[in-house]
Amino acid sequence: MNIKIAIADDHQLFLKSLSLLISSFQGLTIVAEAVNGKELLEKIAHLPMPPDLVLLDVNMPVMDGPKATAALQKAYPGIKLVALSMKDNDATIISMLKAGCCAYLLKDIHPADLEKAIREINETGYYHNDASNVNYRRLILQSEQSETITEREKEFLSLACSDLTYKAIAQKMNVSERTVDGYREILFHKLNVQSRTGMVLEALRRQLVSL
Amino acid sequence: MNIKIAIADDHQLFLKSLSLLISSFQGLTIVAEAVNGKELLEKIAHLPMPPDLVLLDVNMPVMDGPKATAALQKAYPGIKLVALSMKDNDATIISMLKAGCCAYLLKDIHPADLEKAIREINETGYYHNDASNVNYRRLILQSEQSETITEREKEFLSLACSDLTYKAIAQKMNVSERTVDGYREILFHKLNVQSRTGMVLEALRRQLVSL
DNA sequence: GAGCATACCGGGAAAAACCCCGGTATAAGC
DNA sequence: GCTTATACCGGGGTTTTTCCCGGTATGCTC
Repeated sequence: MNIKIAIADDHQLFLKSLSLLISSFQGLTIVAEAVNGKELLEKIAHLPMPPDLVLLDVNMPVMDGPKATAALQKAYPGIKLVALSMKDNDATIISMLKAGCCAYLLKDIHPADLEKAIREINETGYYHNDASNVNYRRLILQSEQSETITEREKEFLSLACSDLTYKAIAQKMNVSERTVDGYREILFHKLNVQSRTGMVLEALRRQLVSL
Repeated sequence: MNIKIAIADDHQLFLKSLSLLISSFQGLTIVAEAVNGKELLEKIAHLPMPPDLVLLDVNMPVMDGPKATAALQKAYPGIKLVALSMKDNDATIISMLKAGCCAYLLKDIHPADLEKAIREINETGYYHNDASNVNYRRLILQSEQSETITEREKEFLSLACSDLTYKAIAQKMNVSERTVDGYREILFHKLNVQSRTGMVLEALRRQLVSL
């Protein structure tokens, strides 16, 4: 019985290449390819049978990794979800694991290890790369005590990562200057910084925004 | 006559996948794979014949894209060098083109386009993706007139990428506040920004500082 | 020694950022 | 009905940043 696999990655070249690579492994079949979460959900919906396992990139346009993970988890609880990312920073890993991924693989994994990981996840439901295993508990703990950032705050954060003044940001967000002042205050506290520059840098480090 | 291709990319999974994909194209052969520039140079040196074309990732450890490009350009002037990156920001593209690349491809290129691009570059020595073509001249112009940044300015820039006030930076650099004000002024002009936040972001984009 | 680049410095003023005080309205959950 | 959370707002203040004016000293090149 072949293991049915779906892949989502916004880089077409990587998507097609990886698809070819996985197809070359005995007993692994690619049943869907997508360049974002939305397309993935649509393609899976049109399949006669859902895949056994989904490889998901974290950073995608339209519907990113965590959102796609959550949607898939809800629609097809049986599918094993595997995050596949270049980034090994804590925040990214946490967001995917919290959303319901059962494993987190890095893109610099060796093809042979990927094959091994896919088979292991398909059978047991989880995979432990020796190195990452150790840190999982710490990550979960950290995520529980870490502050949450609301949508509106994220919006402010994106706008703050620019040459715009708070006044201009207030106009763009259609709120008073006092209100963005409030966002600033609360984010300074949540990110543990004391200047806009520090806030921008911390937001970049936590990948709440990108360059 | 097969086109001999070498690839360098620090993500093993991508490297092997892409290698497989390219090998599947008629008349294209992979003669070397490497996870960084240094390894690539070593592997090429051991080949009976150098490759016709090299696909180079921009961001790699040990020896990055621009450095590898320059080294290859010097050692094997006949090889066509092609940058392959996820980033489409000006600074990255400029650094690769200046180092001697004849084309810059993005990783979200479609496999069929990649094949077309490889064949075209191998024959003509260049490739013009319609979209990017338009901007090349602007980029070259921009790079030629781009300002140089002195050591002291770089030092200031690093310190400015923090929660420190200019006053604190002045103390750390052992100069008066007025002096750091001067650095700020000149860097605002050189980076074409009008706030400290903008300066920090631009410095990160140009990789003058890192997170 | 003239011209130029680099590094450095003083003072003043306007704008932006930062930091408090206070408040309302709405929706979700017990 | 009460708490909790989110989104929003007004007015006051200080500090920092930003943007001007001006200047000196050193070293390098032609």
